[in-house]
This record gives sequence, structure tokens and C-alpha cells, in this order.
Amino acid sequence: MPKRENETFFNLVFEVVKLIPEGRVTTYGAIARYLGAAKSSRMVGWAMNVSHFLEEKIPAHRVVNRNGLLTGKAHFGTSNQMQKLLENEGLRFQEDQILDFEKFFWDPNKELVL
DNA sequence: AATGTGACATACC
DNA sequence: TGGTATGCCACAT
Repeated sequence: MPKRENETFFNLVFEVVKLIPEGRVTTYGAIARYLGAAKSSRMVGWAMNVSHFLEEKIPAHRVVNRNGLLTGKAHFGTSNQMQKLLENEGLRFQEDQILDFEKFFWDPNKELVL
């Protein structure tokens, strides 16, 4: 339903999210910062929300909040869907939180070169 | 057209 | 240490 025709913040978000390597995760803030809108981290979350309606496959499960907490798990099919996907990529959890989060953290600002 | 809301992050009591 | 307030932008109503 969303018409992602225009190249907007959203599209950019998707671009970045799709670049997240398997077994890695990043945060809303990191993405927002990478896009030059550090204070628009909320929009990243919105983008993820909309991503479910998109035809493109957005690994939204690889995007978590700054605490490495699966805040968006509720938006996946089941509560454990998101965690399951990540576990399948080799991550471990404890109370919906990623263990060694920093270790798996993929910062577009670092990994990608502007 | 205006207002409210949201998968966050930061700053400030 | 922890709650409240604010920024930010797209989307739904």
C-alpha cells in the first residue's frame, strides 16, 4: 500500500537495512545517524513497521534498539519470530536481549563508507 | 488541513 | 537511577 516511489528517508533506511550482513544487527539510531538524521531514529522504526507491507524483503529483525533489546518483536508474526530468526543467524538471547550485542553490532557508519 | 501516533534516542530534571 | 519532555518525519484518521 505504501508507495515507496519517492526516494525518501524511508527508502534510504531500507537500503541500509538490506545491507546488514547475516548474523549482524544494528540499531535504529545508527541507521538514522548514517542517514544524517540522528534524531529521526523513530522514523527508522516506522520504516520497519511499513516494511511488512513492502514486497521487498527487509531483514527488520536485524534492527534493534540501542540496548540490543527486541523491542519490535511484537510486530512480527509471533513474539518469538524475531528472536528465532536472529538465533538462526547465530545470535544468542537472554530475556529478549542480545548477548554480546556490541560484538554483533553492525554500524553502517563504520562498515559502510560514505 | 490539522492532529495524533510510533519497532527510538537524548537531554534534563 | 529513573521518569518526563522534546526532536524528528511519515503516515493514518
